[in-house]
Amino acid sequence: MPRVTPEHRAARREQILAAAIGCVAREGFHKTTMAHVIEASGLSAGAVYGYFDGKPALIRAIAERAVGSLGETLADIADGSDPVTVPGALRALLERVEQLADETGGAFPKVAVHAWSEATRDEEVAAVVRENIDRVHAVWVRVLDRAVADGGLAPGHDHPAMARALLSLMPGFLLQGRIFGMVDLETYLRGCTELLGATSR
Amino acid sequence: MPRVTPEHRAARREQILAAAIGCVAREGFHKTTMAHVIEASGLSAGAVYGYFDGKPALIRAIAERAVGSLGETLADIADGSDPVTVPGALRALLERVEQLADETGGAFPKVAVHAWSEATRDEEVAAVVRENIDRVHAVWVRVLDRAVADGGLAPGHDHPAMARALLSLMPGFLLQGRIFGMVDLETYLRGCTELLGATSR
Amino acid sequence: MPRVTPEHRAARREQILAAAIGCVAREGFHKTTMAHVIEASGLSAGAVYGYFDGKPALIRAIAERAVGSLGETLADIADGSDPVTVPGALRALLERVEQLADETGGAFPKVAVHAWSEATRDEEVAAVVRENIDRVHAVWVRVLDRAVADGGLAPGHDHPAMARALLSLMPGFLLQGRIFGMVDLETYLRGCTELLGATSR
Amino acid sequence: MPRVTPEHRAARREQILAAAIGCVAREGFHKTTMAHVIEASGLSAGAVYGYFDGKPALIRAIAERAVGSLGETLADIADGSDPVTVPGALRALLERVEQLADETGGAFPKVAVHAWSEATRDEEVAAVVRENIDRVHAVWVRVLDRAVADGGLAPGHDHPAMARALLSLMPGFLLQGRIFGMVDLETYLRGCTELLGATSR
DNA sequence: CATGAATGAGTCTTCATTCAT
DNA sequence: TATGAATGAAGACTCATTCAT
Repeated sequence: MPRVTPEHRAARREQILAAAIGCVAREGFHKTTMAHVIEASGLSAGAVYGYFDGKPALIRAIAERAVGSLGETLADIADGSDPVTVPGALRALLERVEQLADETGGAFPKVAVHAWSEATRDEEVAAVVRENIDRVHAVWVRVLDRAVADGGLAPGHDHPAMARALLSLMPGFLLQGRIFGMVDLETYLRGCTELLGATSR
Repeated sequence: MPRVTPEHRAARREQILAAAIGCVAREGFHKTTMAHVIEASGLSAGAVYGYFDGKPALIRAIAERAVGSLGETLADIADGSDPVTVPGALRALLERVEQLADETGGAFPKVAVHAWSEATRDEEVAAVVRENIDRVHAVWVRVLDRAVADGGLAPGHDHPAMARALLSLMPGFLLQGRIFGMVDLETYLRGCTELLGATSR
Repeated sequence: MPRVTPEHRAARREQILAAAIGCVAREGFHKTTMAHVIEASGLSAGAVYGYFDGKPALIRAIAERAVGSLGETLADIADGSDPVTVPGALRALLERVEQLADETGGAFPKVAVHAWSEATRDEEVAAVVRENIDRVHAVWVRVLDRAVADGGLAPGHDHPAMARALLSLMPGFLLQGRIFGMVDLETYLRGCTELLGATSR
Repeated sequence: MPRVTPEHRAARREQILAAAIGCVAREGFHKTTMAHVIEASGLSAGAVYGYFDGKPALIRAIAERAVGSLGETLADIADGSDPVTVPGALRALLERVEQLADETGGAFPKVAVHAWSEATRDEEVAAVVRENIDRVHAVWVRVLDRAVADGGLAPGHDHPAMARALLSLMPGFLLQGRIFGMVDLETYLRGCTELLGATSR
């Protein structure tokens, strides 16, 4: 006989997760203490441990949230009915990045970078990040396939390899654009688009 | 009259730094303890603190080493006498990345990612990373200028913006190629080159 | 809804403080380690740090306790209804010193001396000691005023200056009587009384 | 065949001692590190250890110096040919205290207090302090004897007990006058003199 | 004798986690 | 379930002392 509804549990988890994401954005995974999270969540130590098995579990949940938020947007483009172009898909993806960053008060890009870093030492985090990259890679391949079908791209290319290069444009924007504030979205998109169109030996 | 030469001091610093880089590659900055570094360096606690003011100072030295190792290669290309092409410069840069990764037993890419992560919370590390990005960006702009002069690239583009996109290709390769082992250098370079040559609207 | 009452908190603080005073009496402020205090208090490191912010805070609390225990007795004499004499007031004060020393197993005089010593380097401890001296000085002035009013002392003296000399008799007894065991209370009081009564040019 | 003269050795010891006294005045015995002393002395670690057996030995030498500087002045008065009065002797003693304090840049009173504090835990320091107190006490007794002989003091008093009270006036002045700056020499002397002359029941 | 780099036990403090209430 | 006081192992850093040069 559960005294609390599943909705209540989910809301509590969300409350803790949101607080923890804020902390991690500020201090990184390993400089964020459980005491910080407990304080920020407004709950008690016991409560937090009632919803997450411990700090590693919390880290994994945060990492999952941070890197698992992107695939859908690109998938919508790749599978939508409008003609597909690479610059168009890139714009949609990076606008989503901007939106996520703004919605989380700037936390999302920082937590994503922390997740990459943590992936080098925690195999479970690595699996989460890897899975997300694979998903986005697959969608980029579909975007390229559609672009050929829609006539915006010449056929005969190695789409999986090209998708790797395209995939790089997102972390590159996260770092240069959102972490270091060196470039804004429109300039970055213009640079990407001009680069794609340039004939370069 | 010092009994130890400045060379000896430098060698000791290097010994500590190398040990610390190995530790950080394995565990990240904040899961690496000073005890780990001390153990790995083969020196005593006091000795390590004689060469570095404390953990933050050590972290900054590691970050500097990790991100400060790239600009020269690209600069050599941009300023050399051979005709400059974007794919050629990219190959040179990424081959240098591979070489650094191999020379450090795979530590370099991981430490670089940790440095990006740390840059979000330590302003001094941020300055180091930012400076390095700026330097590489400037070189990419020179590469693009030279490519136009050498006839390999149409004029009239926004080179600084394009350089931002080109800059993204390196961290993207670090993550997908060296951290996650999803793509090898040749495939990645082919993907990049095909993407650059493709006319894409 | 706190599970522990404020009384419980106060009792714990007292427990730690008492243990720490014992340690400091034996070893002084800076040869007393937090580990000593933790061991003597019977609590854990974390618990002690939950009640005191750190070693400096503990030192200040100890100093406050050690030097803040004297003023009341003398004030009672100065403001009581019985005729006031200087020797009487002095006896009351030094008997209180003896009582405090005995109650604390000899700790009080030693901790007081450590507090004077610490006052030369910690401005907060200095403030505590200074405040206590000022309080006792003020009471001595009142004692002298009352002694004149009660006819036991000739008028026309510089009471604040005399109070400085009277104030010296307490630390002098602490050192000679309680720290070094060179003189007992009755002998010391007799010496003081004879000195006061002597006409001395 | 000593390569250095005894004078050279003595000068070196003095150099170290003076540096150490400055350090101890600032930080107390146990917050003064050997590194501080080494730095302040301008010598090397090895040199300092060549002249003092270790920190405890240095502490004892400092304590000895700090508390062993007073007896002579008072002895000169007690044994001189001028008529002896208690206020006169007290003035001579406290003027000597002032002079020592000034000569040492204010270090002497602070180091003296640190020595009392240290005497509660180091039996060797205690012996040094005790011996000095005994010496000064003996001189005060002689002063009182002479004062009676010279007609300035009524006979029949318990001179050893009175000497205890008189002895207290010096540490009291050190604390109130020199450590806490609450009273100047002339005011303090006036207070002492008025107190001695007052008929007090 | 003098030097000062090196040592390593010891110090203060933190923090993930538990459990009595 | 919820609380938050308590735990104690582990962390960063210090410092008295030594000894090869």
